[in-house]
Amino acid sequence: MKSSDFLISTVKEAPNDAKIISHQLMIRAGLISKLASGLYSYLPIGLKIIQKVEKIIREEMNKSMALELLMPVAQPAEIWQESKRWKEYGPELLRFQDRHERDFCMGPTHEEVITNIAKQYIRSYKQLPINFYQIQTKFRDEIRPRFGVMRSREFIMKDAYSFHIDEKSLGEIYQVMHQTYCNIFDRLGFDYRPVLADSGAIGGDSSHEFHVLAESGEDAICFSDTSDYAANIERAETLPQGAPESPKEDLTIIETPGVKTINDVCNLLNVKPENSIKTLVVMGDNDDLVALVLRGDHELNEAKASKIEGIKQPLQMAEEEEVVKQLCCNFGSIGVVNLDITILVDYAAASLSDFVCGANENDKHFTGVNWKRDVQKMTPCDLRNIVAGDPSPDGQGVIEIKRGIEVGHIFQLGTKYSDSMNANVIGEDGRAVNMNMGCYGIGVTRIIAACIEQNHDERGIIFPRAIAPFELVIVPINYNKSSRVRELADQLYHDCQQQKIDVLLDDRKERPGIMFADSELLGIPHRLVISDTHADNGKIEYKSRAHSEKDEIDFKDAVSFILEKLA
RNA sequence: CGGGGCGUAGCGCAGCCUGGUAGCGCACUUGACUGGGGGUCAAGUGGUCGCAAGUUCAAAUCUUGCCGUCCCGACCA
Repeated sequence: MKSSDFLISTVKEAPNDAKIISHQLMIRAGLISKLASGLYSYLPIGLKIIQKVEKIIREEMNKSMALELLMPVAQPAEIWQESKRWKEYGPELLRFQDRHERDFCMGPTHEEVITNIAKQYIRSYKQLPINFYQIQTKFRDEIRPRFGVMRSREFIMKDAYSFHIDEKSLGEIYQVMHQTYCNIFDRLGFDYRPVLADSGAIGGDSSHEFHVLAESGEDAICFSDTSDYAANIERAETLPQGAPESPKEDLTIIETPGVKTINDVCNLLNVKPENSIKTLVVMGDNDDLVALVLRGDHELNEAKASKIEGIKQPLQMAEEEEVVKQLCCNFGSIGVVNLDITILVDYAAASLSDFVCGANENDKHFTGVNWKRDVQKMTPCDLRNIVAGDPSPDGQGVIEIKRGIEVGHIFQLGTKYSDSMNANVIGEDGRAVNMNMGCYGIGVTRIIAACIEQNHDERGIIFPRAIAPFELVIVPINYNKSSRVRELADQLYHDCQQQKIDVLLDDRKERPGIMFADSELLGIPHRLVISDTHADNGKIEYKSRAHSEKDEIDFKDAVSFILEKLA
């Protein structure tokens, strides 16, 4: 490709609304163009990158024996009503009507459509297992699109859905997909981790997320420093801690006027938050109140809380009015002494002694509180987010926390959709069985942003060869004036094309500085520079995007030199 | 959904407080010089100042409403 035949749409300044580096660089390098909040066009150079990502995904998926198909973006309400998700999915599902006033939605995912297909065409256990995939545009009406294509409303996803006669077969394909995903992310050159994940609203038992490690990641992931345990923070369990020490202090009530937050209390009483507790009140199954007790410095994990028996789902914090009515004090003064509702205590809080808590009376707190002596009825459980320094849930080592960008997610769905949509096959024994399902997603467009987050410097993107928009750029100095340079550049360009190198010849009438800056902003891995000086001595200059030093090589060896670099 | 910011040329911004000819830098066009790191000079093109209503002789500027967009928050009692 010659620059003059292409669109090199680089700009010096990124728009003000691009806050993270990948978003800024994608705009500056001219990969994407924003149309509206969360909606981006992919310019020719951006599309080239997408196509390279898709190629890797296709090759690895095909290797795993998955079958590619393509399903519609617009989906009729009926199948969503059948799976019950027309009601469950909420406002992220973009709904609209056609001219006949029939309800439709833009597909945020395709479980319903694929189950509908499987129902029609898979009738016997002999056809199983089978795994379908597509690379398709999805639409999720995100509450807050941000960070460019990292969290956009319209995006491209590779999604796969497998069907099985039983859980064992599902488990096998799940492992195959796990490996396939590792292969894909290896080829993309990512620093990534598969982590145990919460299976969330889609349901199901086993689930892994694949995270690219990056400071700007929206998810927190925890690792053991000794074993290979890794989990999303939503999902990581915390372990029971030692029994509390025996009481040393007496239960004492203290005036704390106007003090509401844990920080206020601790400052006033000169106590560390680690030695205080906070009491959150949520709604129980029967609209009763349930107290959730955490150490002052810990955070509630809502996913964990909502799974506990007796707690209303989804988790709902109590209204302050209701608390005042039933407990006779405001939020900030709730405590565990003489609290006559169900009390669930996080393991860490349960191992405290002589701690501080609210007195269930406005503007008063207790000090020297102790379980057993002062609080008789309570149940210890796992309620909080794990924090750095906690023991690893697998019993080996200590937890560290890093941030990650979720680029892949694999689920075992079980029979959730085949039950509700009645997708069954005739088994070996002649009886109908609802199929087990797995689903496996990769965010194609998010991969590009994640890649840039992980591979950039002050000059721009440093694409790995696998998805770089071009493998090589030829920068001729004075292409339009020096016939020698032009001839050499054209010859080199031609030879590279012969060798199937994805090469860009920068034949624009630009000054060298601009051509260098653009090639670096775009992140093209290899660069050859031709000038009159080189023409005189039969040399050419090579520079790798990833390294700062330049090499002089013989012009006649240039193509084989590049081929070697690309090998 | 709550709070806040912003909306003026393709991009980045000034002008608004104190109403009176719409500006700067980058980019773009033409020409000259230049030619190994976003070069110089000259001459240009490009704007219903987000939309609507109001106040006024006069509104980018003041008022109201709406729209868009971004940030923070939506357990931390």
